[in-house]
Amino acid sequence: MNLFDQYPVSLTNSLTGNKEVFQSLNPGFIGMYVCGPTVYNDVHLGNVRTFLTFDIVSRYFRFLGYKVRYVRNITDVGHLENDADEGEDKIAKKARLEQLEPMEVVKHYTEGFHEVMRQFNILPPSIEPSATGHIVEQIEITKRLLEKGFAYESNGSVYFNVRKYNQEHHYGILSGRNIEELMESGRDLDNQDEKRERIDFALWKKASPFHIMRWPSPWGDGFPGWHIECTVMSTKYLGETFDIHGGGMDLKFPHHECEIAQGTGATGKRPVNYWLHSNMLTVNGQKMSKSLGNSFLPRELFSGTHPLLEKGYGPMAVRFFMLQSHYSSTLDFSNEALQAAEKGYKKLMNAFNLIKKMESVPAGKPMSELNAEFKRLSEACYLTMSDDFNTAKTLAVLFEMSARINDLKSGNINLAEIDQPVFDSFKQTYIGFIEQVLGLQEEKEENDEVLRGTLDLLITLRKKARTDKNFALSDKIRDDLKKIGIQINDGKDGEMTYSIE
RNA sequence: GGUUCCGUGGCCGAGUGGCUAGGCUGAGCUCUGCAAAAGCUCCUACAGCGGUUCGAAUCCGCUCGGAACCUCCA
Repeated sequence: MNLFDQYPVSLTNSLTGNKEVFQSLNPGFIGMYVCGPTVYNDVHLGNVRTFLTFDIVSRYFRFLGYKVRYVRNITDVGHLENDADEGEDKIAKKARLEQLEPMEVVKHYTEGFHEVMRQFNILPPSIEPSATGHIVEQIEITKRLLEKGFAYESNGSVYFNVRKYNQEHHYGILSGRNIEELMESGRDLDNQDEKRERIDFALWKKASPFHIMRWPSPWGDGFPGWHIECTVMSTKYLGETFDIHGGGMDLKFPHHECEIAQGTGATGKRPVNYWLHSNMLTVNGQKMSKSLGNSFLPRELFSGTHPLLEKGYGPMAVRFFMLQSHYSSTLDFSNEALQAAEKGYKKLMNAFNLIKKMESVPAGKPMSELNAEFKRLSEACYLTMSDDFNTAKTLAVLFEMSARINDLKSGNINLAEIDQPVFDSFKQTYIGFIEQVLGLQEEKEENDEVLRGTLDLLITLRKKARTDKNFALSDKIRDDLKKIGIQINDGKDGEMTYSIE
């Protein structure tokens, strides 16, 4: 039996607002699309949270045995400074300010984005298409929407006709918005405007003579609108209807609403079965965002140079911190919370290292109670993750498991009291969930041969001192090492381990 | 104003009708030459008011407070 049949996943579908049991379109396969970054700027921690959320989603689905095609785009054209289809293109603006070719800007920030993803151990998607690589397709779908009457041309630009669309379909289905109110709100259109309604949005924008990012089209030189790229790239690689579409909560309206309208308008089919939205990272209760100026850059976090931080934190401690809350809740970012997370993370990894070295032994006298507990814990990992990817609950289970691992280590319980298959599955589950599902790994420690050799020598000396009952010397070695951030721990049989701060 | 959501113990943060979340902090105990680590125990909460129910942090209503979206942001 497949793991995904054994532990069916339920998830909160933003389209219905309900938690639903997930069922893939093609048994055993999942198509997932996530809105990637607009590469005109450095990614901050808020962005990281979203990509982490969907990293977990894809990791867990794969862990359960699904074959996942995960598409995450790079927006490198068409994202204007505001959504009234006015203002400069973000990439073009940055290029102008920096006196660079737009594609230089794109390249630079794409590289930076990838670097950050690697640091946080966020796996790359299966396909990472870019908007500029799909201009032809975007023109094609725009033509199709024109043919179907869901779009109109105006002065070299093409706009989506929301009013017309809403006569046959439901615009606002995702965000719960009322189209009448949407049409009334906002300022009135003046004669200069190309759009018929405020809520109509651009599929294609005419390029001014000075606009450097431009492509020929049936309507003259121009560039694509922001929303259309996602419709094109998702359907091209995943089909006209696919399983999961994800993104940050702030993209729900208008971006995802427009995607639904475009896809439905073009194909007559509903483009996505399950919409998943991750919530915001906040600082003092307020959304972390570039425009509010409260955003943290990953490098400021690692180095601890941000004014709000007392010290630096490793990417894995931060990853752990984010996993302690559910993706659908806001998560507040603070120095204290990070410190607590760092300690918890270390505790979990300590047990991780211990169990990796443990081997099951034939059960001498199986204790049914212990067996039952070990079984229950292993199974609980799957149940909590299958419950809407509840990483917080899963971590709670893993902490319980780590307590049992420490019990085994310290001899509070005996390995021989647990049936071999039960322990093997326990071990496999603990390691699998930490490493593969949650993507936690050891922080890269200085793997300095010289340092390790020196420490081994000091440990040998300290062991000698202890057997000689020269406690003054053994304490000095330990205390002095502690001062420079190295903790010596004495084990049961005189063996010693160390950890570096 | 409209749409959506939240308010949990010293802090962070799960939990959506009955059963211990968990992490961090603090106190104590065990282990230890002494520490550290680890294990155990304790400090035990659901913004306020009313209602439904045998029973509510969990459902409903109101009040207060906060947030996101409706303008660019994951």
